[in-house]
Amino acid sequence: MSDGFGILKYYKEHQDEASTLGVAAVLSQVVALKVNGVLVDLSFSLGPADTVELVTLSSPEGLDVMRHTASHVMAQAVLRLYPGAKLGVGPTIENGFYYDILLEKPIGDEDLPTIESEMKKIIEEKLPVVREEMTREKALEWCEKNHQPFKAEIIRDLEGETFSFYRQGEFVDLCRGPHLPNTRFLKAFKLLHTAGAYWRGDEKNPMLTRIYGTAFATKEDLENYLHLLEETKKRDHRRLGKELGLFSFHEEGPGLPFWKPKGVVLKNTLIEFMRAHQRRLGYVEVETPTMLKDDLWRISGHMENFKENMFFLEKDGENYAIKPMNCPGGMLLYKEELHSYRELPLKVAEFGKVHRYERSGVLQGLLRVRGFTQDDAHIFTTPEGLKDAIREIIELVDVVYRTFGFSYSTALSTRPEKSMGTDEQWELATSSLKAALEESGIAYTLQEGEGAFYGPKIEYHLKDALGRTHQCGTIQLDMNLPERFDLTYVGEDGKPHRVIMLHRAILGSLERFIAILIEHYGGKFPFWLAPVQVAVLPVSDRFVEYGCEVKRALERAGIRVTVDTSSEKLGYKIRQAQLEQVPYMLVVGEKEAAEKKVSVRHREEGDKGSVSLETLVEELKRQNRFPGLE
RNA sequence: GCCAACUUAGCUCAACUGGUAGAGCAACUGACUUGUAAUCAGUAGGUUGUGGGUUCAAGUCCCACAGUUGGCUCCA
Repeated sequence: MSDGFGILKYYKEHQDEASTLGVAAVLSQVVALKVNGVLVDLSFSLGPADTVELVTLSSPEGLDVMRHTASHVMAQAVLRLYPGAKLGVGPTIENGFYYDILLEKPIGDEDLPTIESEMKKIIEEKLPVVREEMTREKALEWCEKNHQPFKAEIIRDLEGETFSFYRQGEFVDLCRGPHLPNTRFLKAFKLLHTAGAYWRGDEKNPMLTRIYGTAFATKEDLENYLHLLEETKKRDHRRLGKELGLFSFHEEGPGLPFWKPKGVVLKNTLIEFMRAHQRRLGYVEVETPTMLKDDLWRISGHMENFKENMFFLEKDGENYAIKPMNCPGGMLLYKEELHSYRELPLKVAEFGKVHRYERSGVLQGLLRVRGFTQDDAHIFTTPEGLKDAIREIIELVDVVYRTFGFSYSTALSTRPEKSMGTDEQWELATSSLKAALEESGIAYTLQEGEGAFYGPKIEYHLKDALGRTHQCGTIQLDMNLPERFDLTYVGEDGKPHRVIMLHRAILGSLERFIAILIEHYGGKFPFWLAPVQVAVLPVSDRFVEYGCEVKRALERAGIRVTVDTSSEKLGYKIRQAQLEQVPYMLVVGEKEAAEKKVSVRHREEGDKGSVSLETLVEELKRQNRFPGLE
């Protein structure tokens, strides 16, 4: 290295490690360089004026370099095992890497161990990874000679006249790099699963086999990651939904969930929670029909733009469509009567059940279904009232998400190239959304040109306890439907004006939101939301009667409670209630019955001693109130 | 829809290269009357997702259908 600066800087940052581990140990962690801010191989030749940073395995960039090399090693192993394989692309992704490969004979997950052991051999061989450059002509020649048509396609689509290739042993791959110095640097990796993937994501193209894998700097990191995957699996809402008796699916209704009594409690409690918040803000609530004649969907534009996702039926020669959205029905209601500017903003909520055809392959538990309930609302406002109307929604979303302990990020999407409406309309719409966000003190990212053709929108991405993000809430300004349905209000001047309409959903799809909640809480719902809040556990048959008395007292206070009347021992009853994640267990026996008391056990805090029934009822009533309403 | 895999008792899963389906939990019955995460014993439960085929013989092999799972633009 011609420049000592980077090394100095590195040592300054890693002084402690260097003294305890020794110089070699620290240097051996270096896998790449960053020269003038650009990531390059260790073999990069430096100039005198270059600023150099060392990239180690412990940095995100270093890990990325390693995963990239891992994908090459995997491709090499596949080529050794299955000669004639054609390589697609092999990028790194958030938690690992993949490679898309066209194989003469398809392989499955059971072939992964074979590939893994071949990869281990390649690592043992300690093959140096060498960068080579080729001209366009040479590169295409190489593709031809090595029967790599996909690589040739990539080169043809790329700009520039020289292309870098990386060689390790007999394996060469077109790649931007950088890579590990040699294959031995790859320490902890695992192949996870295979899947089909269209070449360049286009279903008109051939289907390649995608092999997913991951790699980490140390064995421990890899173990931790695999452990996290296990944990995630345990929290899977499909598994917990079955175990906790919340919902089910049947062959007869793909993508159409059946809600069981406990699941209905969850769903209804969420709806009541939203209602309570909306009522405070002066919302009204409506219900529009599940199916309406297709004339309506022609006016709304859905027949033009959403037909592929709709279900239809025919009766008496009339065509009906099952609603995929609630808005067109809401438009008819608005149009029924004249509206004065004095009654705006008009906030109309609908917990509407909608159905959308989703391709069979994309259905996924409650996360992707064909029938779901939205916490929808349409807000009709004057231009003057727009900003405040938006701000009110932003604040409501904040309260709702914080109730569940979700952190979230927001994005504002602005006018796309293809759009309707005038410049003035878009200007008012976009600046109102911006101003509302800023006044609320909410940070947001700008997605230029990502808005809908009919208006700009705010999207919410919430982050769950496992660090995954989900898109749920959205606030959309719609200039299209008021136009199509000719929605107006009577202004101060006595003349009709075009009304401004906002769509807004906070939970989005209740089904999806519940799936997220189940995984977020791992089935341990907060008290106010738990399907069963209290389990009364008589110590023996003799105290069942008193147990039932306790149950009735709690029921009268609006608490969801069960009594375990089985003739099992107390330990067994506790276990059952714990497995069901019931927040409170009330043990009742001789002492309790005599003194009108209960012994309280909390699902996480354990035995909390005994209190009088009266005190407990008051306490639980307090805990049962909807959060965020004070 | 496409690629791959899976579908066995209510649930979770067994059954070697084809030889006639088994366990735990749950349910039911009985005994025990229980004090903070599983009391004991017994009983019952299956046209192996559906339909077809190969075979002396199919849970196992082949085909079709259904459902489920992992994926299907994070561009060398």
